[in-house]
Amino acid sequence: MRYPASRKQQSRERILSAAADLFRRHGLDATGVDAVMAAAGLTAGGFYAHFRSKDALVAAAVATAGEKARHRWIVPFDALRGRAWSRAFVRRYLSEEHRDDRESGCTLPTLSGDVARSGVVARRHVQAHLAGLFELIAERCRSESAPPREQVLGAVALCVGGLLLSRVVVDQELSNEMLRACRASAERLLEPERSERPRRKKAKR
Amino acid sequence: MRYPASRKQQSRERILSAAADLFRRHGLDATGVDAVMAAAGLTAGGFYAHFRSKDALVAAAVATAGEKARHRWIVPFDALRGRAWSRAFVRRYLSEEHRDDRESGCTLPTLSGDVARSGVVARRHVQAHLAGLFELIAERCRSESAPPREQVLGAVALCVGGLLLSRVVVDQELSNEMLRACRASAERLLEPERSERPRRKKAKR
DNA sequence: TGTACATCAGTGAACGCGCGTTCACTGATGTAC
DNA sequence: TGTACATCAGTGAACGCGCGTTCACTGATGTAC
Repeated sequence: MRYPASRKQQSRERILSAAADLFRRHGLDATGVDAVMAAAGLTAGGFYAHFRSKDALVAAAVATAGEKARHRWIVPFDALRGRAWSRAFVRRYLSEEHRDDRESGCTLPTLSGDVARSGVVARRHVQAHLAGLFELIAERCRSESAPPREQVLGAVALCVGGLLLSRVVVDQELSNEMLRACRASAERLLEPERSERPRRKKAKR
Repeated sequence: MRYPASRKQQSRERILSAAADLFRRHGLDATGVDAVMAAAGLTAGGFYAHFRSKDALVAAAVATAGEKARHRWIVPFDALRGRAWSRAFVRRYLSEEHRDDRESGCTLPTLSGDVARSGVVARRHVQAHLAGLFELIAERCRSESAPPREQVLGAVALCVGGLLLSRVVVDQELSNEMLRACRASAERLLEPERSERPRRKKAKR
């Protein structure tokens, strides 16, 4: 090719990254093309050299944000398995830090409501991301025994719902209690059957 | 008073009801004052005789929708208690009908994302609704024994997250599987400790 | 009972604004000879 | 090596549109005498 592909590509990545941040912070509808391009250091007019429409940007941004999430929530615990993995994951995902960090956090609690109402392309991306997540979590939780798939799906719904609701609640104390309760409940779903393993003593807190 | 209070009051209620429907269907940002007023059989200009701003409408609509939800999800099962209650509630809330009926369904999965980003008044209404829900569920689930509060909070997060995610997913079969899995997981959280009661045989399906 | 006036819910046109999108243009970077 | 031309990422002004909000007005319903 006669032009370094990297330059336009770099712009595209800056746009996508800015879009993912702003979408999570303000929602899909409240984030304009102008704002995204400005955050990427460009002007609005150039946008359509990169994406056919705002809808196309939404789909692409949701997809890349999902990709990045993998590196934030999954990779750090690559060495763990079984109960150690589920504890580490749940404690990180349902943490107060994650709740307070909307714009670089997981897209599922922030954008699922918007995505459910938007185009089928974006929904398919999220679906693929979710399906992968289910299998990955099931695999990571397996050690001597494993939680049934239905409890893995339940735990994911619980994590997403818990973070979402903890962000709606104004009262800090109730919000923290909800996170704590969701961590305990999610661990309960992800841990193998009680009857198959000796009862553990209650965790340290 | 010199004017029948009911006339303006009736208009106000029509506006609130129309707003709650449209907000759930299209989201907070994508629903205009014009559309709400038209759905209530009025013109846009009259809106400000009822509400000071769109934000005020959002707060009021969220509050009334929460009130109505009580009559839809709670009242029908008033006669039940314990495990019978939790089964009935979970099966109704996490049903395919509810998933496919965004505009008159529960506001928590549809609007929490938007509300989390909006004014503190609306957030406080949702918080009050949630807090009441936690106590009510705990009370209804109590029979011989009761689930600990943390599992009640977990179950609510699970129900909300499950419905939300089941609406994002495009593939009908996966969506149904998620609902099924969430029903089972939610029941597991709401049912009293296994060790304290004899094991039941698996439910009929 | 009838007439004059007051009240007020709702109308409809207008406002300034920001949106998504288009397009003629610029200017830096590459190729041709 | 130097000049003429081609490519193309990005600019910036403009567009039509729908938004939230304002406001002078209408017309039906009530009260005063």
